[in-house]
Amino acid sequence: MSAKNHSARVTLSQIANRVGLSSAAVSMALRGHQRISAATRQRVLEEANRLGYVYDRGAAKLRTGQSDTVGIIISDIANAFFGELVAGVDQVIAETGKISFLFNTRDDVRRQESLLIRLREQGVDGMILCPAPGTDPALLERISAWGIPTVQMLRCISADQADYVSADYRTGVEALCEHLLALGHRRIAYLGGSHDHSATSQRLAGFHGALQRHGLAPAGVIRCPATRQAGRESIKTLLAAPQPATAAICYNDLIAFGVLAGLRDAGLVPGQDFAVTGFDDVEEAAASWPPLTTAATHPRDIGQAAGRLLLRRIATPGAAPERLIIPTEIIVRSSCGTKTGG
Amino acid sequence: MSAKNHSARVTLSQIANRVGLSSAAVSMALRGHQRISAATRQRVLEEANRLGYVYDRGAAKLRTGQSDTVGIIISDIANAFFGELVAGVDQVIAETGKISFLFNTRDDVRRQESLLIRLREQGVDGMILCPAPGTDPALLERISAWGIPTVQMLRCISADQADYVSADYRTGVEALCEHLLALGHRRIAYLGGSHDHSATSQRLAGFHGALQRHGLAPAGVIRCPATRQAGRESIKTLLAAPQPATAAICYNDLIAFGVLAGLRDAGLVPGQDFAVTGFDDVEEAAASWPPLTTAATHPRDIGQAAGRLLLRRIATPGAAPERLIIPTEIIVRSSCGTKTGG
DNA sequence: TTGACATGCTTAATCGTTTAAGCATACCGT
DNA sequence: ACGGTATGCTTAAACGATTAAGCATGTCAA
Repeated sequence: MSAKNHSARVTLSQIANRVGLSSAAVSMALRGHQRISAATRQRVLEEANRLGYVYDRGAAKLRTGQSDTVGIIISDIANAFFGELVAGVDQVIAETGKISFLFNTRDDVRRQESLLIRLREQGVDGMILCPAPGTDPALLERISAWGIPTVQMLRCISADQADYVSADYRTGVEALCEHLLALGHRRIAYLGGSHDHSATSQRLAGFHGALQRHGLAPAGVIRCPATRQAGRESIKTLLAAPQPATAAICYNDLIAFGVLAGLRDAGLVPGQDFAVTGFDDVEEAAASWPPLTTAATHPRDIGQAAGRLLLRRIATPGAAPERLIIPTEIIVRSSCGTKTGG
Repeated sequence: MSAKNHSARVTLSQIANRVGLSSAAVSMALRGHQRISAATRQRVLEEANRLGYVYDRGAAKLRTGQSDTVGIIISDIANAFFGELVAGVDQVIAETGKISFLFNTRDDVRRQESLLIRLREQGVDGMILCPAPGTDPALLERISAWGIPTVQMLRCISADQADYVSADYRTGVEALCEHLLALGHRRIAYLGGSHDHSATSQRLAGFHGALQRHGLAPAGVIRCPATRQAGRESIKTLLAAPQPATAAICYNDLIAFGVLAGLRDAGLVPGQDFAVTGFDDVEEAAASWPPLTTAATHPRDIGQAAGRLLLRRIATPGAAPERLIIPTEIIVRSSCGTKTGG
């Protein structure tokens, strides 16, 4: 029987018995069906309260096929950036009475896979996915065959097969590059982002594009994990070159912070002897030493857009995939110093 | 009918029809019941695969009363500390075939309330709760009346009414205090933690306790939000005092980072002119400038402990509440410099 | 030969909610 | 007075999985 907590549950029929109605009428009353009189509804509500009725979403879902539930699968909770992102999604989703379940793949494809399967079994109404690096390119087809509305966020496996929302990484990096060029730098390196996904390749495209327009070659490209520690070490490699760079575009703020530390390790003064840019504009960027010049990727806006796109997709599953690129904004602080002699 | 995705779903009966069995037999076969012959099980598994069967957990939960689902409610996803914490919980929970849903209150009691209600409706098997400040002290009684096994994590409303896992904030702060005292500091201030909850009061208790043992009075106590920015501003207030402190114990690493920046703003050299300690030992603590002396609160261990406690509670709901305090570990770096003349 | 027991299934009920279809009763216009 | 329609419910059948109880067989020992 395993009726442990079963026995405790108050059901529609119990309310129905006490107010002398059918359970169907009670269901309608609670949901505000117009065929139920106001007086009856009132009695039902009171009795429901008295008995401590709790809506059983599982049972409802079994009947209706709707769970009012969406899954958000992100790659790294610990990244402060995702906090705002998720808040944005939540905000939009919650307005519709749905709730969002959050999951963390830690950039592990196997974990991602088991989460996806589990979410399918749970019967979520939709998913927002920030795919882990190494994700099978056929994943979107598989998910689409499952019939679960899905939007890709920040990273994209394929923008032709599902909705996609992201920051404008390419243009952001281009703008940072132009900033460095305007300050007189001619030997600029790119640092970080060891995983291969759209968010990495777009940044690199921006970097190479900007340099090419000025007829310059990169002063080094180092791929490393997106961590402070990796940044701290990578900058040393960069400085050891025969003609070292004078500036570095970093994959994100975290790496840039590491670079700042690494420069100090090497006895250099960041922002004076060497220019550094980040990406994301996390809170710390304003308080670091020196304060970091970076590109703000408005995570809350991205989250909201993803939420709205998902709701639209749930409403009209057949529509053509949409692609939404949220602009970034350059924040100039002092980690690049002021005009130098090149 | 709303049979949108309904029509697509493969059910036990469909498998049963194709292999010439009852749906009951198929259910048993899939679950490995010993009364089903190996040959039959094999046929069932193959047909399930062929049809693309997906287990419907909602339906199963309705029948069994078990959802194999637990909720983790934390106060701030964006805090890097919680990433590890959640990973620890996940690890332990996943081993039992359960899955953990993550939710973020953003320290908002109203949001916490609606999440709790929603989780109850979902029928989770248990919850791990990091209560938002201002939580109604009667909440645990209410949850206990609901019959949902719950463990408190990091913050506790009452350790008598539910399991509780936390870092040893009190002893950690005491040890940091002793460290400063040993370095010769006599005017020590405490900085931060504007919310009132157990994790705040325990730290303050440690601070006051250590000073008292040495016959000293605090050189100031400032309560501010646990952010970099607040730390940066608060240190200025502290320095403006007639006999300013020479060292500050900060609520957490974030505030300490702000303090480092604030000291530089004031033209002081942190670690030399003024000593600073943090709490948590987030990744950044090793890479900040100067590297931060702090107390490591092993978040993964805490998460694992919370997960195990929850599993135990689910297994034996009646047992007496347990309280588990995970020791911290002082990490000495250079933000307190070396022995000064006090 | 018979009773006991194991094996391998089936039958039928159940979890709690929703909803199409049906059924009284009241009311209204003509 | 009578057909038509609105009102306010009830009946009954789902949704998909689980499980106690039952029912044929087959096997084996006494």
